[in-house]
Amino acid sequence: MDRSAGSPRVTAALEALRASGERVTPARQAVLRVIDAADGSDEHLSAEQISERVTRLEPSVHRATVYRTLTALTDAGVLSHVHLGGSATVYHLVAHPRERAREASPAAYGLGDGHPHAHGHLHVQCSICGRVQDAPPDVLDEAGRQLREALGFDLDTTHAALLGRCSDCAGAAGR
Amino acid sequence: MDRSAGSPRVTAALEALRASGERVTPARQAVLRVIDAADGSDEHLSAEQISERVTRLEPSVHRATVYRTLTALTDAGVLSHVHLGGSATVYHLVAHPRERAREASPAAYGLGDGHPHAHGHLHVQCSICGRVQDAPPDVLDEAGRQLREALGFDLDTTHAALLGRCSDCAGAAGR
DNA sequence: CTGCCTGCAAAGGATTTGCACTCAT
DNA sequence: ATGAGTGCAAATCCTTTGCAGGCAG
Repeated sequence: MDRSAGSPRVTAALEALRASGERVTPARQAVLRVIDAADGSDEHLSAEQISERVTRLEPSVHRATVYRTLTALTDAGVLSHVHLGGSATVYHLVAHPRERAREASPAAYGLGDGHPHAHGHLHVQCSICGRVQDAPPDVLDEAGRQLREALGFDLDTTHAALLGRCSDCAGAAGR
Repeated sequence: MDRSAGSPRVTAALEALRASGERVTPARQAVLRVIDAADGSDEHLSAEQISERVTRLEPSVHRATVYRTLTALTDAGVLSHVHLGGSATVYHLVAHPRERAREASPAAYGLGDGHPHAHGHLHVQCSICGRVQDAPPDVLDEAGRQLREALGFDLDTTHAALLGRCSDCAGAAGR
């Protein structure tokens, strides 16, 4: 009805969703709308925050649906999530919806996410103020190289945020 | 009574604890014992797992006490924890008990932990099997440098684990 | 002794799930 | 119409907290 909202990314995501065989519902549209808006303003929302905003946008959508939707959209490869150290998991649109999710490897440990090599961007989080910022994707290149050599470990640079202190907090509180 | 258990690290930790003005109780000893044993076998235990083993070792110790103990021991600088992406937080003994905790900066965001520059070791976690391994501490040196230059971000390399796939899983399941 | 630490139980917050119903296709 | 998706509520999981009693120092 109102695909006027204006974000080409949301539209693309909806198409990708439909292509994945998933249905396009108001709840899903609202979730995508909210995440897209946050992406635009460089915010990184947790499931709870998304649920909150979705409710504001579409009061009938239940919290549980948001959780289920986030999972569904992630499985469909439309969304991607990043684990923040110590706090929640945040979601954002995948840059190239074209990148379909692989058959989710069940991952015995419960950490599975079907995005072996998601090429999203890198995140760093301030442990003082909690702010999450994006970082140049090549920052971990060297680390990845070393880990591969030393341990044969294949580093996934986009799936977890690095912790530290942002410029503001490091300057202020930090010593 | 039985400090015979045999781990010099536990003994050292207990001393450091006492030096911190904290009391040495059976519950705390059991917690330290459990963590030390895990450290020895390169395991990384979550609060829940620790609680489980402590109960096995000292049935009277309550789960809540373990949580409180972990917090107390961390504040005392005897323990250190690492946030694993997506799953729990794991604890281990601090290498140099000498390194006392700073006055815990309350950290508005709830991520605070009073260990600005803990110089523990680096952890990497396999997102497939969940295994956590230690990595050379200098792996993130370059990344830290770049982040500081690019964003003025002060990277804390020891507080969160890096995600990826361990050699076993990368070779097997991985592509 | 005295107050820190503990056990117990109940509260909390976040995420999941069973079930019947609705709506996108 | 038909079953994927949804709303609701209850169930889990993990962690924290209030309180009264117990033990370390």
